[in-house]
Amino acid sequence: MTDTKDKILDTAERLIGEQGYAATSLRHIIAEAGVNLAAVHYHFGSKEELLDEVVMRKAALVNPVRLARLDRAEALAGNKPVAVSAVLDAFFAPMVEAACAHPEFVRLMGRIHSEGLMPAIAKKHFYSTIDRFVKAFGRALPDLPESEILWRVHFMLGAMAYTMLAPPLFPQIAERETDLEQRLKLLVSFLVAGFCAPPSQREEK
Amino acid sequence: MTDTKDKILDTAERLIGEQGYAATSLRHIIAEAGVNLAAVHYHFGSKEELLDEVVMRKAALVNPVRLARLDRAEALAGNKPVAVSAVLDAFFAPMVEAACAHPEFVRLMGRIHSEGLMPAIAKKHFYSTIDRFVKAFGRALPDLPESEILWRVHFMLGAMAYTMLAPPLFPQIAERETDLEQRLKLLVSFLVAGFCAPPSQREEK
DNA sequence: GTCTATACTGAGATAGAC
DNA sequence: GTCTATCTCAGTATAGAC
Repeated sequence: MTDTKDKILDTAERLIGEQGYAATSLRHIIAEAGVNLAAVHYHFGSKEELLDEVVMRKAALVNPVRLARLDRAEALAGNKPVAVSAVLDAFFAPMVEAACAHPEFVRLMGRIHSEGLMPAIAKKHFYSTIDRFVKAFGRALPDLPESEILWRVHFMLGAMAYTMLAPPLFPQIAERETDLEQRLKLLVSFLVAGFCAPPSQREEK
Repeated sequence: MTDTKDKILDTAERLIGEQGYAATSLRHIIAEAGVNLAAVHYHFGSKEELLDEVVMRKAALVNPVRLARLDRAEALAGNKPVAVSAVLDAFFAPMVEAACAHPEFVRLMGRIHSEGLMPAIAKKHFYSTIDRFVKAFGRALPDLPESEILWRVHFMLGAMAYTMLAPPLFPQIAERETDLEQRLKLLVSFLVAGFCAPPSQREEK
């Protein structure tokens, strides 16, 4: 029976979203879920792997939608490259949609970004999606060396991570309680310009 | 005598730079420093406050230089605003210099960014510096609403954080072992364009 | 004012009975 | 599959020596 496993996953998702990963002990999770401590290690192996599964369930809400949007944009563009702004929309619009439909998703992701867990998580669950987007950016920006594309995607992910911080760095921003949709609009207009910037000339060795 | 205190600070800085904050236990630090566990709490109060002091010593290497550079750029510009690229240079060039002169500084900062500790640290030790730069960006970009300036600085800090990740997200990037100076050049050209992007029109409520 | 020795609480992990 | 009991190690707190 997977009843125990699901109870652990649901409770962990809720508590981590509310308090963060580090602040949520396994003992707190099992108390609320009404299961035994050892059951966590039986089903998941470790606290970290439990987090992985919690995240994977939520990543499934956005990554397939991102890829589908990119597919559609590429089909529309025919054999011409998709515009940078369209690639960025394919990446960020599914997050806005998921934020409306599944508010717990935003809370969880905000926590994960705030605690610096995203880089490790991204490698496990987002890498293949991001890889497709790197290729799309490469086609949209043929004058940019591939390494610079990779760095700009890197910058994008860092900016996105800080965009999802809860709370943000500046109290002036926090007061307005700008919602995620608004934040991501500001982010995308910033990123479009950044991606379209001329290549940074590199010195020869 | 502050001999004990300095030994703790030096050892903590080295071990945290090598292994990260979470992975470095106080017991490991005191063993290498040859001092007693309780001395840490006597001098610093907690592990977190120890980190604060370690970071503060290193932050003193860059933040005053940043402010001095911005002062000089503003003096040169007279009563005209300083160009965006000059503001960014004043912010990032001191990091490159510190990276060359104090390699342990980069290691420490990379760890702090990787573990998501930077937002909390920034509020304590970098906020006043960043605040001056926010004002400079505001003068350089008079058409941008102040809230959008704040968000763009936010994006900048996020991109910078990921730039300093060790290791970076993509193995293709890690292989080349791009040094910090090269990374920051790529970052600045990305950011100049992002900051200079037209305002994102906001919908009225 | 400084530092040592020791104890306390709570964390994640694990072995083995059922 | 599940649960009890236990292990190791973390950060923290305190009493008291110098």
